[in-house]
Amino acid sequence: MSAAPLAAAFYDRPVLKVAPDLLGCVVAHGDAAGVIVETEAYHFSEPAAHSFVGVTPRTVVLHGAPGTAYVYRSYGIHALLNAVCEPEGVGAAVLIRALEPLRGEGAMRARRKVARWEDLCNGPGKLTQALGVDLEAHGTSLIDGPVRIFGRPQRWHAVAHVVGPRIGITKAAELPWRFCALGSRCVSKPWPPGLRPAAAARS
DNA sequence: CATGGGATTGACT
DNA sequence: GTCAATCCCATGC
Repeated sequence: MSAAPLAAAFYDRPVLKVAPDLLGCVVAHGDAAGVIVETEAYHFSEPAAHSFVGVTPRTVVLHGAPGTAYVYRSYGIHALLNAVCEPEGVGAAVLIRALEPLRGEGAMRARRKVARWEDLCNGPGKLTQALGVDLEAHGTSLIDGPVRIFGRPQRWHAVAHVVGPRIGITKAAELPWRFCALGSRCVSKPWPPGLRPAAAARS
């Protein structure tokens, strides 16, 4: 499998290209790691993005260097993990919405008390809890910081994906900027049209 | 200084 | 299907 984290040049591209390219890549924090199976793109030009309001103390990281982690708290409870994209100053990011557990499943289960494997990381707030990522990771590098993203392992090399509308937002909800890996049981609901979990898929 | 909203989740009817 | 929990911070007075 790929040994080196994705380089800054990977993130320094249009966010609509980076988001699907991140599917199948590996997020690692401590001893836990998972394969990305769902992402969403956000860009300063549309009102659902936090960077839409411009540079504030809250969003300064979003407008920072590509390859930086943007972590924020949602609804006062959940930490959501994003990867800053495009050249510095633009204000674009990819939200990591779901993972498939790869390593450290025992640590994940210790942090999340759920029975089913596919429930460990099938949501943006769930995967941060499972990996043990919190606001301390905000603003750190995804290349040499505590949270890193690696290239696709062999079995995910040619992962296919489907596109759908983003989830849980009230503005610009119609944009088809959500990307889900085909063949994973760990994509969060609701599944976009055309996606079936692997367990129910026909060969 | 007060207010309100949010890229969610899990528990409950 | 509905609804509350609970933190950060932008905005407005």
